[in-house]
Order: sequence, then C-alpha cells, then structure tokens
Amino acid sequence: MTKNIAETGVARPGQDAVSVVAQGIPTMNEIIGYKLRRAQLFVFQDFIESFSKMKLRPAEFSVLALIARTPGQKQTEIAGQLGIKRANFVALMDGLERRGLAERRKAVGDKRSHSLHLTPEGVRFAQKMSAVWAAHEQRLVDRLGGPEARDTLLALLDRILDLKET
Amino acid sequence: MTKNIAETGVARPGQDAVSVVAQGIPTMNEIIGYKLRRAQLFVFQDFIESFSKMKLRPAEFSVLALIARTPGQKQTEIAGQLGIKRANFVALMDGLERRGLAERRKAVGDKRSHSLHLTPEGVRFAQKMSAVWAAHEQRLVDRLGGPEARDTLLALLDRILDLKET
DNA sequence: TGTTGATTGTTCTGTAACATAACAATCAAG
DNA sequence: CTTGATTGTTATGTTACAGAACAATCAACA
Repeated sequence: MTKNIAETGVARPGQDAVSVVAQGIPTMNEIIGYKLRRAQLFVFQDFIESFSKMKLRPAEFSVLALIARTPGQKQTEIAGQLGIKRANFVALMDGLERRGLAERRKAVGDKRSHSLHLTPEGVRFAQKMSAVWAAHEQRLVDRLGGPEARDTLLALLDRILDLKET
Repeated sequence: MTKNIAETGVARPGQDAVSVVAQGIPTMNEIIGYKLRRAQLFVFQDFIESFSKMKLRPAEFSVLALIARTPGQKQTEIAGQLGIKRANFVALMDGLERRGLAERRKAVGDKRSHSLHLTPEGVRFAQKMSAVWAAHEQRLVDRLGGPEARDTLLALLDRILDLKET
C-alpha cells in the first residue's frame, strides 16, 4: 500500500495537501462563531466608514437611538439594554454631552440617578444619523439578496440569543 | 386635538412611551449589525467557557486548526487567512510554541520565512480540541433548531462576506 | 427616628484585541 | 551587484471591556 499525499502530508506544503491529523478538525467555513465574527467585522467596517464623516461609533449610535425612542431613562437602564457596563458608559455619555447631542437631567424622584435626553441639536443629529444608517442597512440587504433574507437572518440570530439562560 | 403620550413623550418616562423624535429611528431589533454583534458575543462566550479548561482562545483555536489541516504554511499565509496582522501573529505563535503545541521550522527555499507545524503533542491536543468544539457547535445547532437552520445561517453570512470588493 | 443594606454614578485600574511604523535579514530581478 | 520588495520581529498606541472601590442617595425596618 502506497502512502498518498494526504497521508504523508509533506508534499506541496501549504498548497492543497491535507494532513492526516486533520481527521475531525473543522474547516473555518464550518465554524459558526468564526463566520459570525467575520461577518460582524465586515458589517461594522461598513458602518464605521458610513459614519466616519459624522464621527459616530456604533456604541454611540445605539445610545442616541435608544434615548431618541424613549427619553428619560436612567443611565443604568440604557447601559443595561445595550450590555454596556455602567462604569464604561460614563465616558461614552460624557462625549455625547460634550458634543451637545444629549444631556443628563436630575431625575425627579431620585437624586442619585440621571435621566437622559436628546438636545434639540441631538434630535436633528439623530434624524441625519437614521438616514445614513438606512443607506448602510440597505447595502447589507442588497448583499443578502432582499428583505426576506434579512428577516431570515435576524430570526436565526434571535434563536441564538433568545432564552439566554434556562 | 389632544396630544397623546407618544406626542408629548413625557408621561411614564422609560416605560413604553415613545417620543415623537423616534420618527425613522430604528429599533435595536431591526439593526443587522447590532444583532450580529450580540450573537457573536454570545457564541464567543460559550466558546471561551467551553475552552476555559484547555486555556485556549478563539484565535489560538483557529491557528491550530489551520496548521493541522495544511501544515507547512508560512506565518504570513496563516495570519492572512485569519485576518490577523503578521505583527500580532508573532506573540500568538510564541504562545503556542511555548506550550509545545506548534513549532516554527526554517522553510527550505526561503531563509526569511518559517513554516508552521504541529508537534506530536499538538496533534493530540488538536484532537481533544475538536471534540470540545463539536460539543460547542452542537449546542449552537440545537439553539438554531437543527442542521438546516445552521446551513441557512452560514449561507446568509457568506452572502455578506462574499464578493468583498465586487 | 435612626440605622443598615442596596443602588447610582463615578473614578481608577488592568487586560486583551487590534493597528501602524520601523527595522534587519533575505529574496528576486534587472 | 544594486535596488526594491517581502518576512518576521519589536515597539508603540488606541480602543473595548471587565472589576474594585467610593460617596451620595435611597429603601426598609427596628
């Protein structure tokens, strides 16, 4: 019995030879986590480029979107919804406040907490922001092959995320 | 005409009141990049916990898997396939070599480059690694609802990644 | 009322991932 | 043999993220 290339694993190194030790070892294409990470990196790349002119990062976008939709929430609430530690949220909010887009107001019933709101300029900013985002999102939908494909993707991602513990 | 809660945006702050400024502003659930990131974080979390005992991080896993499948490739080649800068690859490979799992050999035709290989111990390690990974991956497939759902997900992620720059 | 334990925002600190620039050794091509 | 590109490496900086600790404030209760 003559050993073939795959068994020796020495010929044409790095070309298309596959070693014997590859038994049961997955290809990168089969790994959900890997594909997920690459796709997320690509999407974020497009997002960041889309917002380079507005100087807005993904985390800042999500904070503004949340405040715009339901103003008056406390810092911990917003941070919690986005999975951001409240310690790390401080600097983020500082930036938005310094840029005059959002502001902290003393919460009425609780002197510890701050309720978050958009400034008038922040409202205008959020409108432009949404338009830029819509173009970005449309680009992704095009790549996916249509709105149905996007819905399918979002539903699958929800299956991974839903029922976190149990 | 009486203004309702949504129009004033002041009543029951932070509960279910939705401000007027929310026109056109997306919910987090509609944002592909956001869902993608949350899902990727969740999957990596499960991955990291699965490999906490073996002390193996995702990047190290992928490097070992790549070397196992096609040994003899140069550092830059492996790094390139994984999207890792060759500068950052050095420390990663140092770690694998220090643990006796992989090794750099002088490439035959090129005195600059190193060809990467698994040690005998690295081969055994890669086998166990694959078993642990299989369990992790199966957990994800279960969440997704079956192998077909996984295939659909991977296909959709490929659509995002393929044809990078037209 | 006064005390105790939890919560909120904050600061400080550390770690890991990632990018960029520069360098010596080596290659490849004219 | 010279010039320009490539390989691995070091050094450095930036960013995201986690944890501990703290003062101010709240909520509950003896």
